[in-house]
Formats: sequence, structure tokens, C-alpha cells
Amino acid sequence: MDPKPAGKTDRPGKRINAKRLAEDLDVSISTISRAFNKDAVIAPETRSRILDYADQLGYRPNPYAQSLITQKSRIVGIIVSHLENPFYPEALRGLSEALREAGWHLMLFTVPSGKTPDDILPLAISYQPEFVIVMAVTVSSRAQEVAERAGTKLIYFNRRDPDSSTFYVICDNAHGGGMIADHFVDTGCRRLAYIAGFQNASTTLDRWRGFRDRCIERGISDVWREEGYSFSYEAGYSAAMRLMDRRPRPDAVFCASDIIALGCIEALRTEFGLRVPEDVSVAGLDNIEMAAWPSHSLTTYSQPLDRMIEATVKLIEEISIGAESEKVAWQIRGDIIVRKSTRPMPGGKDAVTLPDKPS
Amino acid sequence: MDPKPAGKTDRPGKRINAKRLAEDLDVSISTISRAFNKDAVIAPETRSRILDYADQLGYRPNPYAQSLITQKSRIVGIIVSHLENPFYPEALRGLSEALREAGWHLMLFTVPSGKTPDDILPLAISYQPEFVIVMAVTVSSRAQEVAERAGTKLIYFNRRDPDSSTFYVICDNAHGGGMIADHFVDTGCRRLAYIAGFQNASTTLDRWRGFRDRCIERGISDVWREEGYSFSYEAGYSAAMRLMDRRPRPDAVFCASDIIALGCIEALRTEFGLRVPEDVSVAGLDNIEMAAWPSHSLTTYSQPLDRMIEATVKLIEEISIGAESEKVAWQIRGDIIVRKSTRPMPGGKDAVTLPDKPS
DNA sequence: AAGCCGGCTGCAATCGTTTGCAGCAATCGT
DNA sequence: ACGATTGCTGCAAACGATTGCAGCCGGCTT
Repeated sequence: MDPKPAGKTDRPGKRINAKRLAEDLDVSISTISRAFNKDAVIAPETRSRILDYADQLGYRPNPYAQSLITQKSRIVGIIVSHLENPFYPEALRGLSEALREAGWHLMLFTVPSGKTPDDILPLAISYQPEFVIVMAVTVSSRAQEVAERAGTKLIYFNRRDPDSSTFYVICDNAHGGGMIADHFVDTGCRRLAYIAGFQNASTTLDRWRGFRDRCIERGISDVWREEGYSFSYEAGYSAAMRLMDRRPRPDAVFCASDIIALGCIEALRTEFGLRVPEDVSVAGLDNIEMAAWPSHSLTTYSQPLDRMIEATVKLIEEISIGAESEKVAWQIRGDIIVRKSTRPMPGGKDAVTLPDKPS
Repeated sequence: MDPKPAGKTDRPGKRINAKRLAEDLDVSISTISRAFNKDAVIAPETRSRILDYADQLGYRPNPYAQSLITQKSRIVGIIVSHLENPFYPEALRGLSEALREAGWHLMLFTVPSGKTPDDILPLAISYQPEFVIVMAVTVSSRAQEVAERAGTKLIYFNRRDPDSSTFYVICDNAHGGGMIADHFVDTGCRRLAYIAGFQNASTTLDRWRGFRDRCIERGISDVWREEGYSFSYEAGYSAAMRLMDRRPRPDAVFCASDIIALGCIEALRTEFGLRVPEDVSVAGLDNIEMAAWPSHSLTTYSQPLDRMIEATVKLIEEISIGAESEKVAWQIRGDIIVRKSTRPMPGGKDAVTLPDKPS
């Protein structure tokens, strides 16, 4: 049943290519190619004959030759700056799976601590991916230009760029800040504070804006703001220490991210002996998996990660088939998740309450 | 100063290639190529002339054409199955940086929950990386064969395969188990228990073996073992619940990983009202960043991540230049890190004590 | 002055595909 | 029965680099 079973010896070192298949099956290389190309004209039985034999030999078209000739790589690069913030591994994993399902390959670039995403971008585009997703909070506007020159499309994830017209996908951070503010006020807190992340990050800004504006709407005009300078546990810890040296002390703290919130809570407990939420309510934003752990049970606003990922992949697909997507920006709403790090509602009625993870 | 500034118009849609440079600079394509090849014969001034102009135009050699002709891709694939275990993002990040510095590109493949690394492997090798690093605990021995057929070398990270002769890099897990056992016994614990991870993982096995053997050496012949079935917070939580239903209760628990330990501690506290370490000592293994957080302050055995990464890159480099590395397996020792989740030493003398992170 | 050598450079084949175009047999319409 | 159409296949030119080999030119030896 094997085509040309004898006569042709298995040239050992040689990787099997289309030519080999073509010779063995007495067809041309073109036909081999067409067998693998979904919508090419080819007789059905020829195709299956080729596919079967290819399978037997373990043949797959060489992706480099394909990329070379078609000028498409089906590679998307991804630049990640802060994998130590658990939000990013979660996002990375989701993106990785969704892109894989859509037939894309993911090339990962992490940003070492001394450098910025801008430093890494040239490297990322050197492999000529069709897209580069930037999952980082600090990128210069020049990045867009650099990428363009290399023929690579840039997509910001969890970050927007007010100046340029780069594609971006984010959650509705201002809405999140507003919801937390409402929750604080509804539960009787009056001395509200915010712990910021990176100072110029759009996420830091939008969350602050949404939070403060709603506070003012609700009649609270003085809102503390403490800089955290980064989105990390340590940042939350030390910012909380500075914050609690003020008088009067706040009775509710909104942290620019969950991981900041966890550091903040820890500082309140170990450094000041404060109880959460009895003495101080603390809320975050992201809804990372750890937030649901009983030891933290963090009230937070969830980033709609699934829908953000969906939007990203959709964006990529559309641009890729040349549909120059009319929608450049996606901003998606999340939900507030009330847990036990904030005071309970006076009447006992909760907005949305999710159970903790294990139990 | 620009070569051929007039006459040649910038063909717009066209990506610049070696031919373009060659024409503009009145040299051959070969010479362009040689300018970029570190150890090719070329006149120094010609090279710098080319490099300067290339820089001006933003030209870089097309990696696909390079891969095609040289049969080398300088890509290493990495298969990661459990990004939710913080050990893996940390490892991923370190590997990513080290490989980048060594001039490799990293292609990321995550394993969706329903699937095994074996399911993903064919996809990973379809882009013909030169190496695939498997950072996953469960891989069949057939994987080696599949990779070989595609001309890709497999490297296991944090996993060994007793059957096959696949390259692997791990820490000395048995040593880790032994150190923890010693620490438990030294601090007066006598009813020792182990919470396992994935049942057939080499890490689960080796840590258990090292722990139990040392316990026996130290005169403790009965050691509890509770299955966790996976390396996760939830696994630790529920295993601890089953463990604490036994009588008498253990007074020290060694968990197969830090994340398991954190879940375990949480269960001890919230479900049984037990104090750690007063009632029960708990230790993990990995030394993830979170272990140093004051709220956890977890005693653990550190995986020597830096040296493991170094070894991995070294392995790759050696094999890559054809030095068929004589050293197939790397097993590297870590250190015990004593924190506050285990009872203090009777005399107050500690083996190694690291301070907690913030403070 | 003839021959050699060494340092550079160019020629041309090659890697493994894709794809427009042409060709060819079989079927169709009239 | 004959030209037109249809359905499939093969030819050959790309894509953008690398590299063995040959050639050229100037300086050195003898």
C-alpha cells in the first residue's frame, strides 16, 4: 500500500520535504502544496492520498519557507514587563490559548528590570511577527512608529495611549474606580484613600479618576492619594505605611491593583495592628486568583479577562485578513466582587457577592 | 553623504532587503550578508559602511530566509502546563531573559487544562524550534521520540525522566526533602506528614523519598502521606483537611511545593483553628517570592533557579554548536530557608535564616 | 620581470515553499 | 462533431538570505 515502498531508501539525515513527497507519489511539488492549502483547487482523492502519506512520514510544510514566500508569519510577539504581578501570568495564559486556537504562534519577550518595553521592541520585531501585543504599562509613543516601519502592528493590552491611534484593549478602569467608591460610601466609609501604581500608567490614572470623581459626586471632596510607584506587593506595603502615618487615618483604601492591595493589607495588620475590614476597608482591582483565597478574601473589581482576550484575538484576525478593523479601541466593563476585606453593607444586602474559592 | 541619495526612490510598500542595500552601496548581496556575519571575511571599512547604512534604513536580515538556508532557527519552544503555580512564571521569566541574552527567541506554548503536554508537543515542533523546553510535570516517554523525528531536542526543566535519556535540569529534590525532615526533627516535631503533588511526578516522588528516608534515619519510622493530586493552593487546602481528620494529628507537614503549603496553612487556620507554627509546623519547597511575604513567612527549600537556568542555557548552547554535551543531566542543590512557619530551633540557633521581604 | 600569495569580493546554487499561468483531458452545449 | 468549458495538474519564477568556489588586484619574493 505504501507508495514506492522499495527503491527509495530513507535518506537519513535529510528532513523530508515536499519534493520527497512529490517524487514518491508521482505528483508535482505544487500539488503537494495545494493539498495543504485549505482553499486551493485539487482533486479530493489526490489530496487525501497526499495527506495520508504525509501523515505517515510525519511531514509538515516548512514554516520558514512558507513565511518567506507568503510574507506572513502567523507569529504574534508579546512583550510582558511584570510577570511578578499575578495578573500577567493569568492574562498570558489566556492569550496564549486563544491565539493558539486561532492558529497563531506566540513569541514571548520579557522586559528585564533595568529596561523598558521600548528597549525590547526592536528585538521583538526582528523576527517579523505580524503583531506585537504589549502587556506593559509604560511604553513611549515612539514605539508605534518603530513597529510601523518594520511592518508590524502594535496592540496594547491593559493600557491605552491617548496620543497615538494604536489599537488597544482595556477594561473600563474608571468604571471600576467608581464602583469601588460607591461601595465604600455605601458601607459607611468616609475617609477614603487611593494607592496609585506606576505614576504615568493609564491604568493608574483612569482608576484614580473614576474613583475620585465618584467620591466627589457622593459628597466626599477630600480623597487621599498615596503614590505606590509600581504595581507590586512591596509597593502596596510601603505605601500603606506612609498612608497610615497621616492623621486622621483613612477608613477605606482603594488600591490600584490587587497585588498592591495584598501588600497594603499586610502592612496594616503587621505594622499597625489594624483589622481589615473592621478598622479599614481595603479593595483592589483585577480579581486575580489569589484574591479569592480565604486568607485574603479581597473585595475587588474584576477585569473581564476573557472578553478582553476575545477582543484581542478578534482584532488580530480582522486586521490580518485586511479588514482594517473600524474598531480601534476596546474598553470592556467588569464587575465589582464583594468579599470580606471591606465592611459589610449596613442592611446586609450585597451588590454582588461571590463565594471564596475553596470551601 | 547618503549613498545614491537621488535617483532611487523609496519604493514604499516594499520591505528593504539585502538586494536593495547591495544596489545602493554598489556591492554584491554576498557582501551584505558577510557584513552581518560575525566571522566572515570582509574588509572592515566595507562592513562598517554597510552596517551604518543598514542602520539608517532600519534593515535587518530576514530571519526566515536565514532559517531556511542555514537550517537553524535559533528558536526554542517552551511548553508550560501550570502557570498558576507562581514558580513557573518566575522560571519562565528567568529563562526568557537568559535565552534572549544568548540570542535565542522563545516561543511559548501553554497547556490547556483538558490536555497534556504531549498533546501540545506536535504543535510546538511544527515551527521547527531547535529545542523544546518542557516545564511540566507530566510527559510521556514517547515525547522524546516525537521530537527526535522532527529534529528537535527536548529538555526537561524541573522534571526528570528515569526511563529515557532526555536532557534534564532539576534541583536536588531528595536533598530538599531531607533538609526539611532534619529541620522538623531538630525543632522537636515527631509526628511528620507529607502532602504530595501530582502522583507520578518525579518531583513528588523525589521529595517524598528524601523526606521519608531522612525521617527513618532520624528514628521516625511512621510518616503520614496525603495525596494532593496537583501542585496548587486548592490541593493543599483540601489535602490538609483530610490530613487533619486523622488521629493523632501530625505536628509538622512538609508540602511538595510552596503553593501547596500556603493552601495547607490556610486550611489549618480557618478550618481547624490551628496556629502555625505553634500547633503545626509547615514547610514547602520552591521558595517562590510569596513565601517571603510576612503573612506567609514560609519555611522552605529554595530551588536554585538561577543556576538551573544557567545550566539550561549552557546545555542548549553546547548542543547547538555540536558539542553533544557529555553532561545529560543537571541536578543542583538548593538551600533550606527557615522562616516563621516552622517552630524555632530549641537553642535559638537557626540553620539559615533569611529576613522577610519588606521591612 | 615573472610568479605567488593573501585579502576581498562576486557568481551562482541552494533552502522549501506558494502561486499565476499555461496545458491538457474529459465533459458539455448546440 | 466540434469548439467551449470545466477541473485538475505542472512549470517556473519568486521570497531573501548563505556559502563554496573562483577570480581579481596589489605587494612581495627571487
